[in-house]
Amino acid sequence: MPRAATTSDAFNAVAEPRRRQILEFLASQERPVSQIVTGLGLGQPSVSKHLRVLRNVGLVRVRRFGRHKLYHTNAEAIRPLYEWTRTFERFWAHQLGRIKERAEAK
Amino acid sequence: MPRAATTSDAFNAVAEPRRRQILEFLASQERPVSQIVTGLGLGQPSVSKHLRVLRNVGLVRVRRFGRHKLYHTNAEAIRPLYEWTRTFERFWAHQLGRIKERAEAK
DNA sequence: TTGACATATACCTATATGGGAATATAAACT
DNA sequence: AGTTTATATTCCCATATAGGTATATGTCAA
Repeated sequence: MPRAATTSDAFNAVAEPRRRQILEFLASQERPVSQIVTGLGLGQPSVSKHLRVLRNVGLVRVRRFGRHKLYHTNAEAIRPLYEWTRTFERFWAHQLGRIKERAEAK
Repeated sequence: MPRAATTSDAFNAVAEPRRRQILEFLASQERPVSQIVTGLGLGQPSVSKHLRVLRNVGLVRVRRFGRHKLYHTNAEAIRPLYEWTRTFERFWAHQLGRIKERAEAK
């Protein structure tokens, strides 16, 4: 069995560093593809393909604007990842506690 | 160019659902491999391989205990993912705000 | 040493990937 | 209609997967 598709969920989509960059770039503002290309220094087809993956899992939204397509990050779709990582918060808090204890014991 | 290795970073390692399950399972307690196998209903070699990936990116720690090896989640290694997702918090907060506004406008 | 138990590795296969070049679609302008 | 601009898709390829079966390594016990 091969790896799950990048489009299978947000976790897989976000594993690719360029896609994370794109999400960051599109978080505060909607932007046309060309601006992503020049802004991040990637190839245009490459960007289009990444956007397709991100669209498939709902991480970005698009709307037409003249001949441009304006993409922007749908932050809501990142939330499940946040919630999942957050369930471990109390554990790293405990670990910090233990580190503290050890430091103080010396 | 193929996809980045699962061992290239925590983002890639965590993309696999079984590995997330394992991390959850090992968060509160260290456990031997056999307990992961029976607890999650996976094949033993499969579990060993997943653990190898997780070990490679520092998401789990191991220690010998007799003939067993006790694995446990290293929550600290999940923290970068948390921090990354958290940078989008203010955006989904805004989106919720907009939804509220629309609802109130009706 | 031999045997039982616990974990790791090797071997197999189908499949999805990311990037680049070339091309296709689509819209706007004249 | 034809041309320019913006984005999407196709075609190419090398490569790393996940799972299963079989086997290897490692550790304790008698």
